[in-house]
Amino acid sequence: MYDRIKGFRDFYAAEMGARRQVIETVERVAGGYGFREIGTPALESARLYADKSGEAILEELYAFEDRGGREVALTPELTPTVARMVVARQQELSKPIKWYSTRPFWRYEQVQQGRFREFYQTNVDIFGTDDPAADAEILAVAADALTELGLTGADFDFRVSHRDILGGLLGSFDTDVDTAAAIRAVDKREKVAPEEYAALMADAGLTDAQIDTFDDLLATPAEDLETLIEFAGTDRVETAVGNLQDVLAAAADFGVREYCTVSLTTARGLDYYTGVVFECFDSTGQVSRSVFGGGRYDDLIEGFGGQPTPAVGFAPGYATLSLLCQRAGVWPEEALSTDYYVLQVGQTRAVAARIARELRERGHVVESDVSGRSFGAQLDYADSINAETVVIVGEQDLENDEVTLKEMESGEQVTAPVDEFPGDYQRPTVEKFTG
RNA sequence: UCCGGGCUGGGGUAGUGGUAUCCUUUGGCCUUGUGGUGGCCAAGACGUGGGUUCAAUUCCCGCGCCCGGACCCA
Repeated sequence: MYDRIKGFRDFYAAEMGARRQVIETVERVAGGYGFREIGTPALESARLYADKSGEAILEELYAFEDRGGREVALTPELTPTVARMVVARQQELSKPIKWYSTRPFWRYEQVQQGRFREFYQTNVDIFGTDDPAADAEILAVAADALTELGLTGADFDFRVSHRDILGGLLGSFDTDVDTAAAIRAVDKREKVAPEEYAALMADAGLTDAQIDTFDDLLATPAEDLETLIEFAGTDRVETAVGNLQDVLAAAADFGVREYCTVSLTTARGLDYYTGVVFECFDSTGQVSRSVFGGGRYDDLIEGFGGQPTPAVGFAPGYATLSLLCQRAGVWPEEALSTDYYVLQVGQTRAVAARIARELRERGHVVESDVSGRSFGAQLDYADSINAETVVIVGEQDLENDEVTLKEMESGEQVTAPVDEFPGDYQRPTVEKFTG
């Protein structure tokens, strides 16, 4: 026996069916908003990541030299790839560019609940517009996808913040503040002890009094955001607050405002976010980590050598999303489903095959015996694959030019003329041949 | 990298210093014409290396793997 590679997973048929349903739901919602599917490579130049995030990032990648001497890496995320794609055809692509893609990614990380070394996510991004409606559309796609999955506002919460509000407030203090360090500290605030948080903020250059002041500011509710403008007195904060308010107003028009809570402590760890950021959390807190996140990253495309191109997106990962769905009881049932099993008794393969073929032409999932099994064993098998209807093609029935239809759940059965089966019916059932 | 917990047939378990219980599963059979309830037969396990011992699945040590968590999360 060989073991699986740590952090990689097998999905057997029943579970895969459930995953497929969930992924298709998310993609259908994105597609409904006009996001178009793109396909991307599993390997990129390792430099794509090292240049953006530093050489240390290579330690967390599946990176190696290929036979041609190229330093390559299995893609740990999609953003650099789509940035590269946008830059490559910047002139010819009509704006806004709206793309989605569901794919595996790979990171050499420590495996924990909801986190693996190979993981699937759907990236949904808009490039080429900084209009608040684009930010709100991303929130709308995310919320619609979750509600389509059967989740409700009682199940999840989008904590919405704005990078420039935090940065602007920090920048408005008289002292010299390491903004990036302070934002990282804020992101950790709920996870660490109060003293530790204070120490981190102090390291970032804030005085005790400033830390207290800042805490009060962070608690500002959505309806009082104006007070932040007054406090800072800078254009930067005024613009940021105005932008956040515009996004929330658009979200209201799109019918998803109710899922959003302003939470200025939500900072996300990602350095490249520039504007609105949000993270989806389990409202009950049973899924302890963030389910997924998203936000605006207006500088990234330029950083990859393109024209300045604003961008906003989100990326649900299916490891955490399935945890949320399971917690909420909306994860699809993990069971096979089969429309018809065509059972053969004796030398009836030709007729059975014809019937199976015609049922398949009507779009059904149809199985028939390929093991030479006995009648009882075939019924057993049909039961094990959850066949709804069994079509018994037996020598006895055929002598009367008939087949028998059996509905597995109720056990009811009826005979039907073999020449008229499946006939004109799209979905022939026991009921349709009764009486 | 660090900190916990755990490894007994495919899955779930019981138990023991003298190689193992039960449930389930898988395959076959019980007339190749009635399954999801029965009966019979079969398959299938003590993670790994070393130590102690007459004897180790059991006790001790290392390693491996699994599950959590910390760090990290582009």
